[in-house]
Amino acid sequence: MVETSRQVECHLCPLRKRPLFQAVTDAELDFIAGFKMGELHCRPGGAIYLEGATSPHLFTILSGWAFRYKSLPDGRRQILNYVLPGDFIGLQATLAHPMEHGIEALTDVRLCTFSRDRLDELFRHHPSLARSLTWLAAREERLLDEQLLAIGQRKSSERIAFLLWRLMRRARDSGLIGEQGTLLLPMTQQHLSDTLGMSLVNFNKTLQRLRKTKAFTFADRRLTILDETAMVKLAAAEKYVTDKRPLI
Amino acid sequence: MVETSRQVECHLCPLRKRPLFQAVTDAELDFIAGFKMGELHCRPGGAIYLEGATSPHLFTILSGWAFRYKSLPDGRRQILNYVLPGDFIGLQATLAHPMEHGIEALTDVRLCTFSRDRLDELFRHHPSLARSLTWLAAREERLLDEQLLAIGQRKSSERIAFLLWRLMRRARDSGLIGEQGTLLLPMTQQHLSDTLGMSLVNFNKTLQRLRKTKAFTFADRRLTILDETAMVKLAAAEKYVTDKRPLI
DNA sequence: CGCGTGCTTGAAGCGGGTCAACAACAGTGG
DNA sequence: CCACTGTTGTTGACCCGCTTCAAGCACGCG
Repeated sequence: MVETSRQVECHLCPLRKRPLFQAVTDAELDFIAGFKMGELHCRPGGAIYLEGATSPHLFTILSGWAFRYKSLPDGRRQILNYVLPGDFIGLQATLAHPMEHGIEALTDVRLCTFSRDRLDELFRHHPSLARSLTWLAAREERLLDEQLLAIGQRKSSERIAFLLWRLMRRARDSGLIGEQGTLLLPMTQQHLSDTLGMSLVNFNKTLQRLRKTKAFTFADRRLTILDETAMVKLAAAEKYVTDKRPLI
Repeated sequence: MVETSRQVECHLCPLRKRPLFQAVTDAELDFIAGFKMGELHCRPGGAIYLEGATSPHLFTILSGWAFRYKSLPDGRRQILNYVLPGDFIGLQATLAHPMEHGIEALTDVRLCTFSRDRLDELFRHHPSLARSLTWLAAREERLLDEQLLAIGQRKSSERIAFLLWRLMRRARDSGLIGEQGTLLLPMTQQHLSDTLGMSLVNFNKTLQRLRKTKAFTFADRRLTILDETAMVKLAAAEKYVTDKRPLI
């Protein structure tokens, strides 16, 4: 990870313009701008957090993709969730305790860094931001609940359809989708199968079967949803609405 | 669920005496006492939250066991986590949105109720409690991370050993263990297998095999860990430490 | 006594895991 | 320029683990 000079002024933050994010007051924005220490840059494959290590930083993803993971002593790895621009990470660890999960970059990732020490100040002087932090933690919890339901109860074809659908939704909400409604996914099938708790081989074979439904196309890492209703059905899921969320 | 008259005065809360929980200042305790609206009582099998419904309340479990779950449109159910005394629930939903998961009582459960409306006040005037709320949300996230790793990567015998071990740890930390180190688990094998994403039959058969290791005994819902080191090994896990946590 | 619930065990079949081989492609270095 | 190598995707073959179906047992309760 490389420290870079301060680049994006919070008041001009391109993320904040997106309709996905809630408006903040000027005072809050001023505080955030002061809270921000600088930026980091991380190359694909680089570690943003190391499992079991401590880090004095909190981050907001400015751009790029990463994933949270956790592994067993013998090396088996579970990808817990993907991290997209606007996501806030690092809340889980207090300074005393090491991270219980790792975060690894999938693409070039730019991160806003914040000091854990100044978190106190945020809670004391900016209750609405504190509330936003709690909101973000609760949101991550929701995502994990869903993932748990998927892995525990869905069969493999449903899991794959569910994952691709959710990735598309999140990416679209974050404004990452190109003109044709096509999403370029930065992860390999190995990543995806580690996310769903299934073997790479089974992932690929089940994917082939799913392709025949024509509900989506997914080749060369380019995902397009052709029929969202069919996709939701394949995933044994229900439609849901995206609501605005805080950005810190 | 039955509304009962105010019974436990927060200043005399029996939970708070437990070494598991962090100390609070008098001012904080006063606020909590005012924040508390009353108590509810829930019989075994009763719904504390209904999946997809809204509720104006937040709760802290005073006594008893419950579980969080989420289900698929066709009825398959995943138990996400168990809820023990001292756990704070309900943060996930804002008033606008329905609960995405349900919570059901396993035993008689006594709950302290709080009004969601007054959450603002908590964030504005008691930053340390706000911080505690965030801490609790992050803790739930950690538990879910672990559960996800277990279901996604562990094989069935490891999953069972892991679940029994973790339940014992949590119950011991909460002071629920009798003299002999024996824990009376209120859930059926069906619940346990729904937690681990495996069939009841496979759960039972794998359990039989595990019993032969003599690392624990588990009959009549009474669980005793005989050899914790062996248990941790069976679970493909690593020892970990329990730290003090906030109680609201 | 009869019924319901939860635990246990056997038998059968399939889903998914592991092993293995190959194709397509990008990057490297001689 | 091209052989060499590593990564990613794809497919076939085999077999074990898990799910499903089914039946029996123990227990508590009306």
